[in-house]
Amino acid sequence: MVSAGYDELVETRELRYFVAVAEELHFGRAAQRLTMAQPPLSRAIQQLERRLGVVLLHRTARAIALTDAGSVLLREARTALDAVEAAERRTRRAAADQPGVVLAAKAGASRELLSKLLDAYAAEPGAVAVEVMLCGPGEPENLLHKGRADVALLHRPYDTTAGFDSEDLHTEQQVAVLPAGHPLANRANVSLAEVNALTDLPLPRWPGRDGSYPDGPGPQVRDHTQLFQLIALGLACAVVPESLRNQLSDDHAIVPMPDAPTVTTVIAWPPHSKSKAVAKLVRTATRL
Amino acid sequence: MVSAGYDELVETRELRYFVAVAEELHFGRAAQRLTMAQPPLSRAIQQLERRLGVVLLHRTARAIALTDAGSVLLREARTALDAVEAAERRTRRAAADQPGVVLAAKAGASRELLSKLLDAYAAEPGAVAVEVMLCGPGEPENLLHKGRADVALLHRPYDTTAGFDSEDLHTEQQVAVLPAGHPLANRANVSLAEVNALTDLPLPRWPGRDGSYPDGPGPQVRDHTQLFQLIALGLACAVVPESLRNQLSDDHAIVPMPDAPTVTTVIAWPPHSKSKAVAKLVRTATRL
DNA sequence: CACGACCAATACCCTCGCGGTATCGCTGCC
DNA sequence: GGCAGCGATACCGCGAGGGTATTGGTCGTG
Repeated sequence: MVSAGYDELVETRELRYFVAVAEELHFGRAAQRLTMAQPPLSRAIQQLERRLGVVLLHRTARAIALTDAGSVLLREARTALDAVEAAERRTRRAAADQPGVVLAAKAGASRELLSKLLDAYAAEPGAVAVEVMLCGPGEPENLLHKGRADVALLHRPYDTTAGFDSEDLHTEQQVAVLPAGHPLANRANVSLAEVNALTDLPLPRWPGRDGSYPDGPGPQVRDHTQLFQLIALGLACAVVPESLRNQLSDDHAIVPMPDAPTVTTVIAWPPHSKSKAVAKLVRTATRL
Repeated sequence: MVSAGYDELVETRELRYFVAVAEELHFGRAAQRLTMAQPPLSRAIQQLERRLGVVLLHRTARAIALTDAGSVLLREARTALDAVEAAERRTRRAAADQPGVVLAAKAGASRELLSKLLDAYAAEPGAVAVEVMLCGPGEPENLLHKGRADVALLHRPYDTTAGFDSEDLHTEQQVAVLPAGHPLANRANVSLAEVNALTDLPLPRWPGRDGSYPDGPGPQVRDHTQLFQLIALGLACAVVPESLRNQLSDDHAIVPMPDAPTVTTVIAWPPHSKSKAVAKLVRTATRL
């Protein structure tokens, strides 16, 4: 006999509807996002609750809120929908006649390592085309989950490798980046506490997974180019891996930070990947 | 703005249908398994292929076979369906008024560690009920993937922790288990090669993930009780972690195997688990 | 306190997607 | 050449799922 049957599972449509409602917390807006009318959406959610035998939303006629079970479903439904999307994408890519590999990496990070990796891999016998997908912070995990990428370069502890297979490639110290001429610029080293205490030079705010920025005093940044420009203008400071130093200019000063957590560059891929090309890329990376 | 929309995703129904066909390689039998007629199933698969723009099956009017893209989809669809099933189960369990934790472990393995863990956890303040789910080899990963369990005890390298978060708990040597009185029984130690060479005492065959047994000379076994009985009867030998020695009787002989791979017991849980109870259980386990 | 704005739920209708039965067409095998 | 096996096609009927109109309940507000 073969593997156990999947009977009477929830449909992806229902999960999509629920995610929309749970994110908007508003049937009308959710329906708009789904390009449908509000009543059928209300009914679909009710039906989902009936089928699961679980109350997912607290309705107060004025607003709705997630129940505990509802927030569990929100999280689980997102990963399930990601898995479905990944199945679709990977199948399409497997059928393409030119089976390249998509590598996701944050724009600006690990630039040198990335170029060395690409060169080394290209020199391997039987190497296939590698499409590099540069993206914002927090993105690569998502791309991997959704099957838009086959491998990714991540940076612990900034990124999370949970749910992937991975190999550590490189570990490095972090340094403070300050405007040239700043009082601290000539110090042999600074501590985390000192940098946090610089109210005149706030740390920047990076977008979260959902694209929104946390509250705080610092400027909003999307990538390191922006960040370094703001620092050069004397509007911010930052704590970054030291390998970024070759992207800096004379307007910047660098100070080692012995007590900042080290950053590890890892190469990660979805578990159970059977791609020979990914395996070879990983092997090449670990040998650098 | 919130996370990107999931537009026009494949429905779980279509994935279920495809998995059935891909596993049976026969539309008639697959339809039977799905309790439906064959024609709508054929059409559904055609429609899936059209929507994906990918040929999934080679049809030769006499038999069908998976294309490369088809086998990719088979693998990906299984994990996607597992994720959907997990979403459903975890949501239901989150809504239950008595939120226990389900711990999966292979029957007979790590018996002592398991009982110590349960005792230690039960003594913790705020401990919830732990339901232990004893299962066959290869099962625990599946139970975690499908949301039937919240944590599991696994044994590398027999089990794979790919796709989970995990903590190592204990590493041990393996030993050969032979019938008492066997020529090798009094040796100080034996090698893997020697055990493999015992044609009169074959190694047993364990069921694979799909429940079928590989070909070979050895007897088919489902658990360690069966196995040890067969060994006592002089019908087999085995290589097992040494912590199983207290489940043996006078009819068995144990010989250390220095060159067999060590076995590591790990506690594993689905990534991004937010269960406080699981976290506490893991913490308790690592402190044993 | 009454009126209006807002929002989810209900009522009702209609379309088309999905499943069922009957049949065809192809292929390999006695 | 005839038959058996299997997937594809043709056609039909039903009901799930979506649309419009409306209700009902709950806040703000003058």
